[in-house]
Amino acid sequence: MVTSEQVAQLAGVSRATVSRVLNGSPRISAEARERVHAAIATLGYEPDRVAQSLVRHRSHTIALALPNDQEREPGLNLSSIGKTSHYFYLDMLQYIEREVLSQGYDLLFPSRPHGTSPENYTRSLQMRRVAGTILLGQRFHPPDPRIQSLLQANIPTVFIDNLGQGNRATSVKADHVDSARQITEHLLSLGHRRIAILTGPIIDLPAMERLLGCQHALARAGITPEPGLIRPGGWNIDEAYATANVLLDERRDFTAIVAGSDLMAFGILHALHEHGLRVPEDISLTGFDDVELSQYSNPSLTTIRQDREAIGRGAVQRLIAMIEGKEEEPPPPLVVSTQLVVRKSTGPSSGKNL
Amino acid sequence: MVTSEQVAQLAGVSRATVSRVLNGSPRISAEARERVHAAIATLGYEPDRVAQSLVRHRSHTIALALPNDQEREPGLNLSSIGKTSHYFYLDMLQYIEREVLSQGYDLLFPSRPHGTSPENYTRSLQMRRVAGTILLGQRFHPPDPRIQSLLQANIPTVFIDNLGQGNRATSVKADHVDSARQITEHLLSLGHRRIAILTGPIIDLPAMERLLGCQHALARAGITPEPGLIRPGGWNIDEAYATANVLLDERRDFTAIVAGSDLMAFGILHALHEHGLRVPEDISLTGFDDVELSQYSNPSLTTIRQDREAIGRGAVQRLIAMIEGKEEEPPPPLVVSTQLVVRKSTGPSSGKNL
DNA sequence: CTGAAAGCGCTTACAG
DNA sequence: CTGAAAGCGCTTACAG
Repeated sequence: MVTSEQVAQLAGVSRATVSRVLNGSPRISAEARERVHAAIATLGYEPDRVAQSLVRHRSHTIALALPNDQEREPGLNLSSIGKTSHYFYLDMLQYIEREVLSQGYDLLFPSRPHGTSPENYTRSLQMRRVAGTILLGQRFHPPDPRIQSLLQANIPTVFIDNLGQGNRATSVKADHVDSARQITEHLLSLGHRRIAILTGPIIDLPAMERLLGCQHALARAGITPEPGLIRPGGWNIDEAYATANVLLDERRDFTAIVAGSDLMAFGILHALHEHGLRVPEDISLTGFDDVELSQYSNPSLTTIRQDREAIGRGAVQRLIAMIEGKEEEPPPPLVVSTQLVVRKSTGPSSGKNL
Repeated sequence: MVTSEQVAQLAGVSRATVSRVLNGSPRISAEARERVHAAIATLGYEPDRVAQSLVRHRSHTIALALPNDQEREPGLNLSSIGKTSHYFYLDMLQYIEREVLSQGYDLLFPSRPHGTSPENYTRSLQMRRVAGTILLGQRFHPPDPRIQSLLQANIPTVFIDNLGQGNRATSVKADHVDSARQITEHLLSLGHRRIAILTGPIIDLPAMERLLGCQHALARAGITPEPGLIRPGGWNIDEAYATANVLLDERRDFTAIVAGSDLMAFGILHALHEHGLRVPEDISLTGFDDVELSQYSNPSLTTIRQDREAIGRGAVQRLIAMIEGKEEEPPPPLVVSTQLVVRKSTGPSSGKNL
């Protein structure tokens, strides 16, 4: 392995000078700089990241934590994001990764040794010299003690799709409230008046905000939403399928369904097919997120496009600003606007019950 | 931060003894062991991973590299896995992560500084003291110079869905050949004789092996596959959609389509719908992989289930065996068997052209 | 502008 | 069985 010592020898300088050249110290003679760079090039030297982390007390590593079914597996990792409910976040992951790497940081999924006490969780991140943390997804509720511990330790943190506050914390998310307003007004403009709303778990921020947006839009149109048409459920496709079946067996006095996400919409679409209902002739259906698949369902899905790239990159940029910046205040939260995408799953209301 | 020095003081021993207790050295008195453990517990000590990595010349970190469209972005990262073509690998990622973490390792997506020369790529992994590497996906062809460099550096490596050889390398994949045999024989048993095959890029191992399996099964049934019915294309849903449109506009002398993956099947299904063809009444359609969505398409998809968990965990276990083991030989390649899942997208052949 | 020296927090021969 | 010392590869006051 090539070390800075060897570079120093070849360049005829000390290790300190090599280090200064590498770290862009201002007070270096042009000549020394050149010789060091030449030596680096001929030897193919790259600084040892581990040694750097040890002495700098900070690595160039950003940890990613993800929501998780705490009952079954109390970690913060990918385990639950692999489920259909989280395809959207997996899509976003690529933008996060790309931005992290392009800024010269590594992206880490940290393991959690020694049980899962909140202090242990934070300590394990500190022992990895993690520069900052991104918490992706909705399952981090304020009372989560691990998150509390993280915030108290002043590790720079960005929440995506959740509210996060702290001296070194901020958040990034889509404008879910407004997105729900858009999709509801689209249905209203098609003449729909009785609209069923199958939301995700209302404890999750995006589900709650979307429900709020729907209700705002309905209220503005002078419609009082009927409680029996609002059905909260899981984000998973199979849960949405089950909820839709229950609803359809119970009542049919509605002409449109607002699903809590695209994946939920796919499950609902399957239930509608099985009940012999045609979309959009008999009933209109909408999603949220605009996953790539939504333009290939049959019929293609009217939905809301979230700007994954703006959210993912914005989160990373804010995190690195906190890591490298000297400002006292964390950056303000970022709320990214959304866009209605009209496809073939919505049409004029027949005005009649199913 | 709590250091081993503080533990040593509280326990009334030296740092060396603390280290020996932690690393399970055999020659330690029971008394010292107890005192050290007590001190660790009261102080909440956890060893500094970075310092450990520096002195051990190896971290507890496993790097994950993914295929990538080399033309556009010559890295080995998530960027392309976020596309629909790779939902299957994203699903597998969770099992890889879970096994890595449960073994006490971290999972790393390493950044690639200083351009992308093969030597630089390997060097950057070495500078992170990476313990081993998992290469996930089909886009690593033997000539890839980065992979060559990696293998020469003797960094333990496991290839998933690709052939990898080396002193410290092995591979894990599903039995694609046999899976294609199963799905083809299923169609043959339904009376289909003229079967179109829309494969992924044949340069990718799974696509090639699946095509091979189809041809074997057809040959055994005495059917000579017609070249014009074999259409290689991209893994992406939109590419499969386009390929299907071209095929359907050109000819219709077939009664079934074998798609190269579930996602490709979704694109093809959309094209069939648009052409007014019913599945499975007019035409049968099959996929590969059994992504969760495939039971919710309309109709639900007959496909091949790959055991993501066996593949993901098997890869990690083999990698760690190479990292920690003293054997000279790398573990033999693992080929995981697959299972036919019959749903509603396949039915008896009408025997007639479309 | 530059070098010698101390130090980051561990582990591991070496002695005893 | 255990401690003192050296060393992993870097960075950074400190002096000059």
